[in-house]
Amino acid sequence: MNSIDKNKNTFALTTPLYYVNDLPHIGSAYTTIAADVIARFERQRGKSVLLITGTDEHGQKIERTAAARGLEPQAHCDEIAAGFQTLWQKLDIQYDRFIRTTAPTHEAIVKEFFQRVWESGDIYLSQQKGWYCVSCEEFKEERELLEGRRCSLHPNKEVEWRDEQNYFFRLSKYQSQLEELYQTRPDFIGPSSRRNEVLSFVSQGLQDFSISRLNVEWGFPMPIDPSQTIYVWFDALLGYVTALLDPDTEPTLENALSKWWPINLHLIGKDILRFHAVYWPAMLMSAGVPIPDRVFGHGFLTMNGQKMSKSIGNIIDPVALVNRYGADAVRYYFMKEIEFGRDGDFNEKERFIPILNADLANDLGNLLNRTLSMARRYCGDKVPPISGKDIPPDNPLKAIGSDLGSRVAQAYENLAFSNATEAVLTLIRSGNKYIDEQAPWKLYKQGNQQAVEQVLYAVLESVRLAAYLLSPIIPNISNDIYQQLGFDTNFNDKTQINVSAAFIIHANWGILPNSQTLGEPRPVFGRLELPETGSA
RNA sequence: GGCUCAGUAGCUCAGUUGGUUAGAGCGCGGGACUCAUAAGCCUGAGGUCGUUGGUUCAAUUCCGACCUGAGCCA
Repeated sequence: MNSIDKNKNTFALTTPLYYVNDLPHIGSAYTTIAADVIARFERQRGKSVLLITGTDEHGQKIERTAAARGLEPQAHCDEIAAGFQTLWQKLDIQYDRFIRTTAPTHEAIVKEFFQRVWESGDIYLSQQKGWYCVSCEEFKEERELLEGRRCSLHPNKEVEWRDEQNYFFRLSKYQSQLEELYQTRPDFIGPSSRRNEVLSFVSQGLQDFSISRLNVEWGFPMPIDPSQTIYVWFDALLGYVTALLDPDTEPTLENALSKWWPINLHLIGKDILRFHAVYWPAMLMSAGVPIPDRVFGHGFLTMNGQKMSKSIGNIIDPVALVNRYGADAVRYYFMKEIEFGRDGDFNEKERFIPILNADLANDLGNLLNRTLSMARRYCGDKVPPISGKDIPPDNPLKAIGSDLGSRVAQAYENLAFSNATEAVLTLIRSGNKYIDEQAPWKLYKQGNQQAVEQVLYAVLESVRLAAYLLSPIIPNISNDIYQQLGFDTNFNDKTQINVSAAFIIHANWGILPNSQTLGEPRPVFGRLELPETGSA
């Protein structure tokens, strides 16, 4: 992070701008959940956060998909973009900007950026011949095609022969500058296995790539040659810049880059790493714009160990999943059970339901429930009249809780969501163990009121801290827990959360105020049952 | 073919500079308790740490070869 100003109080991050050829799939949801978790975490720490998501809407593939549906391209895009927004709402994604590359402001940004690259002398006209996969929107080498001239990524579509004059971007010119970037900023690409791949790719020598297309109507015309349209990727990447414009400001690069640039984190799937880690920085270098801090390519999801594909018919519909289990359950599973950066599996019966029941219902939810019941029965309506300072440092929960906040923060910073979750679970599990060891129900019968209060306070406070540290992942459950502990905090209030529950206070163990009135014990996460039908 | 990553208990994974009986969660067997969402706690079984050479007093941990799986090579 050498060149990164750690004191900067803003944090801008992006999901990919999702291609609107189809409704959102589970992979898009996965990326977006992770981005939202980071955004929520940074907001709690008091940063000004801008979470950018949106849709990439141009290109021949969209043109054809719309035509096949008998729709105008824009009508098709409107419908799919709305589908993304609906899903993000269901998943409690708090994005700040939803940029659509068909926005009028975007065209102005793309033109101005193009102009800069043009003036750098990095655009030239040349002949392009080869097999083109419309689904990838890319030229393919003969040797990478399957039998019958089919793209390996889209085996049911034949590639098309193209022989046309296109404008090219001088990527080759930036080879050494890119290599220097990777050297001086080792964290620019993550995880490190992906970084290695990029390094090896770049070291083989970079070739210029075409940034215009002939005979594609659905795109921005080339400023210097309106007979061609701008290549969809060139256009799409710049969506990250357009998204930075405040509403009602003049769409200029200067305005767009003034507050939030450079982006702190581009979160993407591993499939589009090359565009973000190679093409994108080169384009920015050409235009004289600083490079973002970090690009992280996470892994793919499999379904019961198998690659998901439409032809196999094992696609997870994210909307159906959230409708059935709720946002927190889905968010928790993906963040806890899948190591971010690596591929991970979704198995509803063997992992999804058992893990959620064990962690959220049995361990966390039940711990609150049993402790709250005792507290109300043995100590009245209020938090036991103890303060965190009264509890000795060798109390097992205090010992774990005292540096948990900083450890979890470190994990979130490293995008190690499963580590963050695991660390919090250690406290929760210790809470259950501690209760059984101390047996406050016995202490109460023995009339040892002081011990009862101390035990219950320590456990309630541990549940609170767990809820706080997990709130970026499970905001609704955390809300319920906080409410039952007598707070009126709302973890979904993104403008207030850094004030109402500031990290520097709430991430510590021992801050539960004993003046607070406890709420009714109600399960915060009901045990899940496997649906009767339709599960695999 | 070149390169990257992974291969540790039935399953998902920890194991940060090589060092006593290799860990966790889930699942499975047994037990004690009763505050609780039939949850929680204790306890047991279960691993030649992919295979094979080598370095070392000592390797899951370092080096080589090989096998298996995933991925990158425009």
